[in-house]
Amino acid sequence: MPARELTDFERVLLGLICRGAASGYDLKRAFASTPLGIYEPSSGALYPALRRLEDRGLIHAQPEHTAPALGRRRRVLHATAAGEAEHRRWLGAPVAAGTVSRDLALHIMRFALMDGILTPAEVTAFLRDLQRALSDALAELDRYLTSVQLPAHAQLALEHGLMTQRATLAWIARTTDVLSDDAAPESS
Amino acid sequence: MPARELTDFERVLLGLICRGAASGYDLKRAFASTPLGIYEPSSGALYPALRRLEDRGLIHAQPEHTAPALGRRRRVLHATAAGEAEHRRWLGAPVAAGTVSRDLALHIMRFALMDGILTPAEVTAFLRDLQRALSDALAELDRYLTSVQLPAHAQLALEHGLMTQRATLAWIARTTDVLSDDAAPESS
DNA sequence: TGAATCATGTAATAGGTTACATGATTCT
DNA sequence: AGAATCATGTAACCTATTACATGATTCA
Repeated sequence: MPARELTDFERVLLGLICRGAASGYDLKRAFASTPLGIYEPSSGALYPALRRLEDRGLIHAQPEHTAPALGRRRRVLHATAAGEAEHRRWLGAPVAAGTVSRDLALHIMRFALMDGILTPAEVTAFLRDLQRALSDALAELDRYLTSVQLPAHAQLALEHGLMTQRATLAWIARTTDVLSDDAAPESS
Repeated sequence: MPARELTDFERVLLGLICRGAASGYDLKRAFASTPLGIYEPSSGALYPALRRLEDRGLIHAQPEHTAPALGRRRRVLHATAAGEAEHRRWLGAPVAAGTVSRDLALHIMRFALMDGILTPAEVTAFLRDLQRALSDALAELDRYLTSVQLPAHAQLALEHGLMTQRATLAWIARTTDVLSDDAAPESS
C-alpha cells in the first residue's frame, strides 16, 4: 500500500529535507540561489508537494515557537523515520538501464544527495551501474548513427548526444577516482 | 491575438510536419524508432496536440482517399503557409541567454530542424549565439563553484554540469567547422 | 470467429504554471 | 497609514500519463 510512486520533484524535496530541516521558503531559495538543476519551483508546485509528503507521513512540520524577527511564522519541515527510510531506499535503487539518458539529470541529483547517507561502497556501486548503463546507451546510439543515413543536421544533433554522454562517462571515471582517493588518503 | 505561445512539444511536431507531411502514427513511430530526444509521446499527448495545431490553422489534415492496404484510414497532416511561417519564426528566434542550460535539448532540436529552412548564415548566427550564451553560463557556474565551499558530492555534481557544457561548446565549434566546409567544398 | 496490425481517439486523474490572496512584522 | 519583506497558500487553467475504446482490414 505505498499508494503511488513519489514524483521526481517530491523525491528531491524529501532528500533536501533529509539533509537538514528546512521551511518551504528555505527550499525555494535553495533552488533559486544554487544551480540546482536550474529549476525554480513555483509556490503552486512547492507547497502542495510538501503537503503531499506530510500526508504520507514522510515529513512533519514544526511551527516555530519563537516569533520571527520579520514576517510570518515559518513551518519548519523535518524528515520522519519513514521519510529517511524511503529516501535511503530511493538512493540505493538500481539504475534502470533503458532510461538512463532520459533520466540522467535525476541520477546526478541522486548522486548529490547520497553524500553521508549511502556507504562509500554503495556510492561506488551506483557509479559503476551508471557507467555500464551509459556505455550501453552510447554504443547503441553509435550503432544507430552508423547504420542509417541522416540529414546533415539530424546527424550532427545526435552527435551532440554522443559527445555529452562521453563527457558524462569521463565525469564518472574522474568522480570514482576522487572518491576512492578520499577513502584512502595517504599524503598530507 | 496569437492566443498563447505554442508548447515545446507543439513546436517540434510542427517542425516535423514542415519537413514532410505525416500522419499522427508516422510521428509516433518517428519518436519511437529514432533517438529523438529519447521522448515517446503517448496517444493522449500526441493527438490532442495535433488537434490544437489544426485549430490554430498551422496544419491541416487530408484524409487519405485511397483505402489503405491494412488498417484504418490515415489523416495525413500538412503544414499550412501560416504553419511554415510560424515555424520559421521560431527557428530564427534569438537564444535566450538566461535559460540556455535548461533549454539546451530544445536548442539542439531546433538546430536539427533548421536544415534546409534557414540560410547557412542564419544557422551560423544561431550557433554563435548559442556559443556565447553557453560560455556565459559556464563562466557563471565556474565562478559559483570557486566562490562557495560545497559538500563533496554537490561540488562533483556541479562539475558534471561544467563538463557537459564544455562538451557542448566543443560540439558547437566542430559543427560550425563542418558546416562551413560544406558551404565551401574544395576537395573531392 | 478470433488474433494481429495499423491508426485515431477519449476519459480519469494528477501535477505544473501563472497569478492572486493573505498573514505578520518592520520601516518611513 | 502605506510600502516592503518574509512566508504560506489557493484557484483557474492547461498539459501529460495511463488505460481504455474503437475503426478497419488481413490472416489463420
